[in-house]
Amino acid sequence: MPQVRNNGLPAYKRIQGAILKLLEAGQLKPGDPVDSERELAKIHSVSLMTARHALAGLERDGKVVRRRGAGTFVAPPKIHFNKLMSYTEQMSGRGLKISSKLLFVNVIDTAPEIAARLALPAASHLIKLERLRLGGDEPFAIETCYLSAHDFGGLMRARLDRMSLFSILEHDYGLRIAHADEEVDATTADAHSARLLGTPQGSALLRIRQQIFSTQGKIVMYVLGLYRSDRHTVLIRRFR
Amino acid sequence: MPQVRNNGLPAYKRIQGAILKLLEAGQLKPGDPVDSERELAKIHSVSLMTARHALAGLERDGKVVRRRGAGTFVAPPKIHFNKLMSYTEQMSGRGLKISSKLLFVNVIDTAPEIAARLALPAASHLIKLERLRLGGDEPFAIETCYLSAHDFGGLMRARLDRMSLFSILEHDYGLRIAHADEEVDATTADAHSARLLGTPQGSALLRIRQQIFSTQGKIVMYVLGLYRSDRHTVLIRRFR
DNA sequence: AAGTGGTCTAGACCACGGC
DNA sequence: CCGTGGTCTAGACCACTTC
Repeated sequence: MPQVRNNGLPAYKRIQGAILKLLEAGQLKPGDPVDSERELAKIHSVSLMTARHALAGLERDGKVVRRRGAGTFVAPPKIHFNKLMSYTEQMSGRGLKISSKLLFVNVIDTAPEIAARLALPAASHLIKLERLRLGGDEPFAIETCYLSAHDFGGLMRARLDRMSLFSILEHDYGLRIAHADEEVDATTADAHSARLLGTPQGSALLRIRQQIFSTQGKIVMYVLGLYRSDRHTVLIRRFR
Repeated sequence: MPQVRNNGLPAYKRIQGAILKLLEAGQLKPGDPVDSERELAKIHSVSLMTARHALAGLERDGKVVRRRGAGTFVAPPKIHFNKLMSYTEQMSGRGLKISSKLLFVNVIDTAPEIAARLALPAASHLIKLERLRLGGDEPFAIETCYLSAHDFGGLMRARLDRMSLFSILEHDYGLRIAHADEEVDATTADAHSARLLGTPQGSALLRIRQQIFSTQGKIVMYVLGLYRSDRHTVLIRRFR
């Protein structure tokens, strides 16, 4: 008998969803065995290959670990290496109370180098958004974001001081963020930065330049961040 | 008819190997179409599912791109993001002539913090290896490596000034390097570093601490690197 | 319309792990 | 030994892209 369209969702995704639901509900903890291929095949009335396909996908995403002869198990808690997170997301999860102070927001049109970073024509109108990031009561970082004013004009009226920029982009503009290419180097604090960050002039700062890409491959934002080195380190996992 | 053991190699790996051979030989360029699933199945006398499995593996590794209704194509030239490379490997590929100057090599046993980074007992004997890295004729970086003296005693007699440390570990000790966890922050040059690197005291340096893991999950080396910020930036790709 | 990848079946044998 | 994942068959229909 040919496959039956239950609801337009492929069977293997349905199976994955069922397992993911158990994971998120905490009913399955790291190390716990997941239903075997044969069990899943019976439970969901699919063939073995389809159940296998479902588990293979979950393994590729690091959700489960499969051990020949033993079974399939919930993967150990994944350390979030090389994960793109907004400042807000990074800090929640730590006990730090985070806040932002809007330093500057306006439209500029004479920043050809920035426009180039966004893959836009040199004279494009850009939203420039400069924020001081604080953790606890101490300043951590200065972040300057640039976006196309044409595409994101409404941003100027958003609750930028209260909402995460990421969530505004994802919810109000319906775009999904895929990845960021970052350039990290070191610099020293000039008088302006030092005053804002409350550090001595000449102290070490991490400088991170980010191009943030949507799932369509478009560069939606360029961010230049200056981070107090005594409060910030970048973690990377590199593979051979 | 049940599967036939051609040589102990699974059929899907044999197919992958055949395609990879064409890629490496340059007979297939980025964008070129690869044999379709059905063609591969015929050519290699396997079922469609097996040919599919082969292509799925190559896609997971980023070697090919599959487009429904269109075909399977050689993936565009991969930019080596988040790839762990030795200094030697990073620089070859750029026109820079690279060299190293051995500053210090000895066994130490009073570096409990370093030993901890290597997951060794506090008083372990460690090989400490300090090198100045040069590109062209200019100093780029100071790299200090630490390894277990017990496991890698023979290193002291190796051609450290001529051979890549990575290749010594991989060839002489037969261990495969899997990944590195890195901590990146910024600091300023003290008198000693400034003199070695030929920069003013107080200039910005990138500091990178690496724990290098073997495929067995053991930490084989800890590296502390200080990089001239005007000559070095770290590139990362982060995913959402 | 022809060809492609995506999904799926209902079985099979093999190699490995734990008991 | 039994159950597990790993590999594989010989087909099928669907959704999509290209022409």
